[in-house]
Amino acid sequence: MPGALADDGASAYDGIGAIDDETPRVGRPRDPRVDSAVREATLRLLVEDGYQATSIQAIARLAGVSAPSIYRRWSSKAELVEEAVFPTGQLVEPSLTGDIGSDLETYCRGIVEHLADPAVRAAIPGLLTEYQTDPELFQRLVQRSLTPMRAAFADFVARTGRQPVADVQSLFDVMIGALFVRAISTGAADAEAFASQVARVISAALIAEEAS
Amino acid sequence: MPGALADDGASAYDGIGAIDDETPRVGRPRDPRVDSAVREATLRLLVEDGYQATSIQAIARLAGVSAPSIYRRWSSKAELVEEAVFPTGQLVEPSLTGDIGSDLETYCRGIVEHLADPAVRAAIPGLLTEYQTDPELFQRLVQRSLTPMRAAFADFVARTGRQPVADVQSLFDVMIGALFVRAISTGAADAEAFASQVARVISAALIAEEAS
Amino acid sequence: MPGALADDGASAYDGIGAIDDETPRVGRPRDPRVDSAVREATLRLLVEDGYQATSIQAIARLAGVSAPSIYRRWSSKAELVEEAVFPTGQLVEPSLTGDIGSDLETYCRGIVEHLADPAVRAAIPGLLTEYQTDPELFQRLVQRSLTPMRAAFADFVARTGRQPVADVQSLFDVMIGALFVRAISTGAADAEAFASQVARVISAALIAEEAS
Amino acid sequence: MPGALADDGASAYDGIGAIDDETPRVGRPRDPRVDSAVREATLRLLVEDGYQATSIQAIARLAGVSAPSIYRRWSSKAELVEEAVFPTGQLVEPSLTGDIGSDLETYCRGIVEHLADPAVRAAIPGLLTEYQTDPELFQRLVQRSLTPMRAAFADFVARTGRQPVADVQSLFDVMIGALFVRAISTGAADAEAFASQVARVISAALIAEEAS
DNA sequence: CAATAACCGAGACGGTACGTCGAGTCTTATA
DNA sequence: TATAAGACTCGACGTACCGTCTCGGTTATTG
Repeated sequence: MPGALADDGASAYDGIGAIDDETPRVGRPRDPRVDSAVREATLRLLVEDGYQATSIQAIARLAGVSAPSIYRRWSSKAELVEEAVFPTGQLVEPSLTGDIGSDLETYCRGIVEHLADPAVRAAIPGLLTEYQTDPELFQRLVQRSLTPMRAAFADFVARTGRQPVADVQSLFDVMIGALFVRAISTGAADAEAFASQVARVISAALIAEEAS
Repeated sequence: MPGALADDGASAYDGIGAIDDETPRVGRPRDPRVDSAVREATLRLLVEDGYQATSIQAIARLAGVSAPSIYRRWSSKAELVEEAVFPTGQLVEPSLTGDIGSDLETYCRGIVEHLADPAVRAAIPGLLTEYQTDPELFQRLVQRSLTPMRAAFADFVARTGRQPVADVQSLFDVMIGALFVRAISTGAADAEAFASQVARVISAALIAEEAS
Repeated sequence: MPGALADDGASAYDGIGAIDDETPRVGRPRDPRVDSAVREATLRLLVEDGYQATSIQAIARLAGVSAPSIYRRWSSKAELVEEAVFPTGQLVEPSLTGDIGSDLETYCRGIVEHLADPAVRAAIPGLLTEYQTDPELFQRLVQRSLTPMRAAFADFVARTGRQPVADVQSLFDVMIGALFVRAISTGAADAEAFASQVARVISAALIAEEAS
Repeated sequence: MPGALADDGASAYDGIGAIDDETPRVGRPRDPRVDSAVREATLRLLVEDGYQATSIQAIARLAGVSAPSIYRRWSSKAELVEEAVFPTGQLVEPSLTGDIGSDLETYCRGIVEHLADPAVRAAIPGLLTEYQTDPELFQRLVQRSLTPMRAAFADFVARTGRQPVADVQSLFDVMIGALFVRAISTGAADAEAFASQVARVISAALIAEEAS
């Protein structure tokens, strides 16, 4: 049944029997090229000019699309950027293959690699700023991205049979926070080395079960 | 006597002991009430309306001050916010009083408390966004705030006589990153509890020196 | 028949008799109420507050219109004022009905009446000032207003069969200059009396052809 | 003693040996270099940049002087420009030397020469614009410059013994208006030729007295 | 096969913020 | 005690983006 949840989540988007994802069936259908052109323009502007300069009008200009066509699809810049930067289910999961230390290192590298992506780096502070106005947006993103990661990490720790010196949620927060800040501030430079350092710290916080 | 006059004029500018803090000594002096009113208005707007809505014009309106008076003092919103939020030398330092664990806990609490301040929380994502346009600003802040903290932490670790499982700089980054993200995302709620969890993780990364 | 549609579409743009007044046929059309409100506000402010105080922002306020809406239509205050004050082809022409003296008097009265209009009076010095920066604007107005008047006057003189004591162009300049300065400086007060005095002077400069 | 004050006031303007025209005798004396520097800067800016761009601040900058130093001496830009451009008593007077036609030509040339001076040309429309706000200024200038000219012209006409076809005041207005507009609009180019044309027109308006 | 309805681009709309500049006034140190 | 310098408030400048709207015109699906 644990898989059921994932299935449900999927079905919401493209599952069998999904009748109506709120798009109308009559009238001229939306041009899918508009969607992709906008997404591409958004990513490019984010990387090249930063979040602030990535205005809706600038995106429209670069994408060769009208502003209303964008507003028809996304209700705000935050929503558009979020969707462009975190498409869906880009889940990084830890896998227990043998040595806990190297497993964690692989895991941390995966996370930092994703966060250090130039578009992601550029988008995050901007999104955080927007969340001040619309906290709901933030909750949605957390729900969508962070919650499943959190569960997967907890599962990983449980399967190691180790005893964490802090509660698992906080340990996850430490790891994510460290990687997040590093990715945002320094980017991809030396990210791998830092990821392995973080992995060591997290490792050290997982004490081997007593023999007894 | 006529020469004396000229000498006086010169000595006013570069005489021995002249403080010369780049402020002009002639003309109407700046009204210090303007400075403080602007700073207060900035903090209030940051907390109430967020970084985006904290426009220079809105600050001017709230402070009862003209926009040019603000631009005369600060070259940009980023600079003004930075100065309002990180006044100067608000250094949190770790002290080795006895138990390393509780020392670290105190330290982490101090950091998270500062970062969880509503104005700081509101300012940081906005400043990070601006740094995309003007990276120099970021370096200045890091230099001013983070570098001394980093040194103090390294010193603290050295004095504990413990051996960190990761290099000290990375350990600092892990700690700061964890506290930073928590403060930004969740604020002051349960911050103390989280700080002690972080302290435990950092503690665990400091291995007691071999007896040998 | 399917091709016909496309042809129709094309003919709508460049068919025979297409008016093609350079206005775009796509996009939301301009609200004509904005144009007229701006023009009215401009005239009113010119009369009440003078040219200097007639700022674009003041016009926008009074017209209940945004400043960008004005800049969308007119590139500068000078252009807007010029259009508001000299709408188009308000030509005053002399007519040879019988007595040259009374014809000239009627003509001069017409000119001074137009120039003494409060809005015109208020606008002219302002426009002249702007022309120092942008001489092209001045040439355009001259071309538009003065050149046809000049031609009509020359024609009038020719038809009288009289011999002017000075060349016709200079005579026109004398007449216009006199009326212009009077209208600007004194306004409509006693303008009619002055017009007839000017007519006498111009009359006296037209010598009856020798009998021979 | 009571009369002393009033006497001082009067002597300031027209008393014999008037030492001191209302400037205070105590305190730091005004630097006369400021006056001349400001006047020169004003004329230069008028010619180079036009009336609009000749702001008090620009004059202060160019003259190497502070804005308050200017306001201390002149109450407004109009007053400063007026004084700089029409220093005092630059009276052009007609003289009856023999042939009325050539006398008038000399007279007209003198007037147009003065008005066509680049600084005068640049100043006049600006001053006229300011007069909309402050009509009093205009009257003062008229009183100071035009009234004596008007009287001198009337005297000239009287001495010719000719009978003008229009009243003398209007004739003066025609002449001045014609020369004024020409000087403002065209400047010095061909001014002499135009002056002689005007002289002819005015001549023609002066009919030789009947022999009877 | 016609009617319908949502789409498309273009561009105008009212608002608002931007950062700069000029107008005059006020305050301080200096002469 | 008046001057010179510079900060002061106020408001205009012209531009950009916001999110919405009104167009003319297109393209699918429905009746």
